Amino acid sequence: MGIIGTNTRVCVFSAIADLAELPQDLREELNKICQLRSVEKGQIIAHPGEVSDLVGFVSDGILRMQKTMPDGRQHVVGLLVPGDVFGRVFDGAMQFSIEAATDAKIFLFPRPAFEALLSASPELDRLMLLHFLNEIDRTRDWMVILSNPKVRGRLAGFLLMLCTRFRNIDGMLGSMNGMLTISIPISRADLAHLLGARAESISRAFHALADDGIIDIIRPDLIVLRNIEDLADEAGEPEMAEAILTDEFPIGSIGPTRRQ
Amino acid sequence: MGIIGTNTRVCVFSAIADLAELPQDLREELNKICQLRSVEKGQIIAHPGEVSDLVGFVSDGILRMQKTMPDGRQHVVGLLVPGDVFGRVFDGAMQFSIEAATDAKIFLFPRPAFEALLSASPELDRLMLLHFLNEIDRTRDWMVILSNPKVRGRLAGFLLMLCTRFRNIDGMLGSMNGMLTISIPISRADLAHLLGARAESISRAFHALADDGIIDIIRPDLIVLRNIEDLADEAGEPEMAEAILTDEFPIGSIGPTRRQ
DNA sequence: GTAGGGCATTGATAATACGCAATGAAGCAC
DNA sequence: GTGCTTCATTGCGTATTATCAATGCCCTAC
Repeated sequence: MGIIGTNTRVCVFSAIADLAELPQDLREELNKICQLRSVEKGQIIAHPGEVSDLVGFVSDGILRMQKTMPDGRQHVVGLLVPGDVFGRVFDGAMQFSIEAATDAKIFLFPRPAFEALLSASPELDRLMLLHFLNEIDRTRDWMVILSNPKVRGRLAGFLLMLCTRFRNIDGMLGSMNGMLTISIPISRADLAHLLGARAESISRAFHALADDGIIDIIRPDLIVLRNIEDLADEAGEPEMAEAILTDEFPIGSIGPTRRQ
Repeated sequence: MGIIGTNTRVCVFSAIADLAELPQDLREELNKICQLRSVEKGQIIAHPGEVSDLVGFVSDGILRMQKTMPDGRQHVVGLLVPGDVFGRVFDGAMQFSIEAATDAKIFLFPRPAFEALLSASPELDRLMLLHFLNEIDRTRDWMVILSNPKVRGRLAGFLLMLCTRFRNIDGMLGSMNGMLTISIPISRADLAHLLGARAESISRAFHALADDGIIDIIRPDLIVLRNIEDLADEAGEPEMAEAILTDEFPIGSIGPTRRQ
């Protein structure tokens, strides 16, 4: 952990695409007050209920947000990918804890300084507003996935959502024989909590999809999507297939780009 | 539908508590550009995909956000209660359609004028930012409820969430023999979609809770909460009971206020 | 009034998922 | 290497839910 020098500026703004649109002087200001911190997989970044003094941007890796239940269980409620923001601005305590799902790098801004910048800069303020609006839509998409009555369907929706979330994120998507591969950054047990099921049911659902030729399971945390359209049908959202197939995904870099 | 006069100002700002904190001149400006519109139950207020020219605040009644699936089914993804905002500011199309779940009154702001005000007023901008942050947390709470593996548990969580959402909202909460009553603003079929189940399962879950003495079903859309702590246990979130029992709810106005 | 439509409920059966226990596989300490 | 821990998987009996069909209820139109 330490104050980053000006030479790391490129790193900040390549990770957080939106910030690159800000005027030069504002980016300088952001650079001056931010810290880069490396966290290891499993490390807790923020505790629930604590009034955090930091606002964070994910630079590399995946973080998970989770709710700690009274009985101590951890309940994953979302994933943070590079470019995402966490921490509250202007008001109270975090409702959820944040933990590194993989080794990760995060940029931390002291809250008072960040808030001062936010107040001084309409551009940054606007960026934050839009970011949070998008976050709301994403969370509602989550709800649609979660409200699928069948575990298989929820899992299919989850895999498709990971595709869109992981686009352009290093190391999470890949290709194999022209097909998309995807890293699953959380355990079966956590995935089960997230999808309202049990770990065993998740495991069975994975293998059921594999038996039907829709996916291949290379490792528990590495999945090949053999048939994205069928996967979208399983999820009950045929339109999700198009969104993925018509966009630039890593499969385009090896196999032919599919634009059917 | 029409431009509201200055004499309706009180109405605007009593419905939208947060706005009351804004400086006087800004409230005047908001008043000048807003329209009050009454909508009947079932009326569609916003269509998905359309670039809406309006930003809306709910004044009275309940709206529902829903996603229209390719096969035409409607999928409820959330409820809007008085004080809530809908419509996008500064960017693209709505992802969801909005429909009146009950007869309702809404304030509409032409988007350009609202955005201009937003740009001109840090206070309003700040208010929006905080509102959307709260909205994100609420949606995540939804996710926690939805990830309960049992229909009974999800239904219990839903009822408790309605309690907190409907607090101080006219006509949605009531009391009966010192116990809290709650209006269910959506049909069993919609509730089923929302909770990832079928209408029959929802119906059975309601009656199972009733058989156990946890709720009473006065009408399909009017439920008495006989035992909030048991309900919270069913939901898997014992802490939700305290949040309700220690707050000022209508039960306090007739029966004894419970602060155990 | 009666007929019709929409919604909620109930019953019976099949499909699905849970819950527990056991096994297997991978990583780490020593 | 062995032992240990953690996680994923599999088997199996049970519990829950989906699914289909039928019934009842309320409201509205006529």
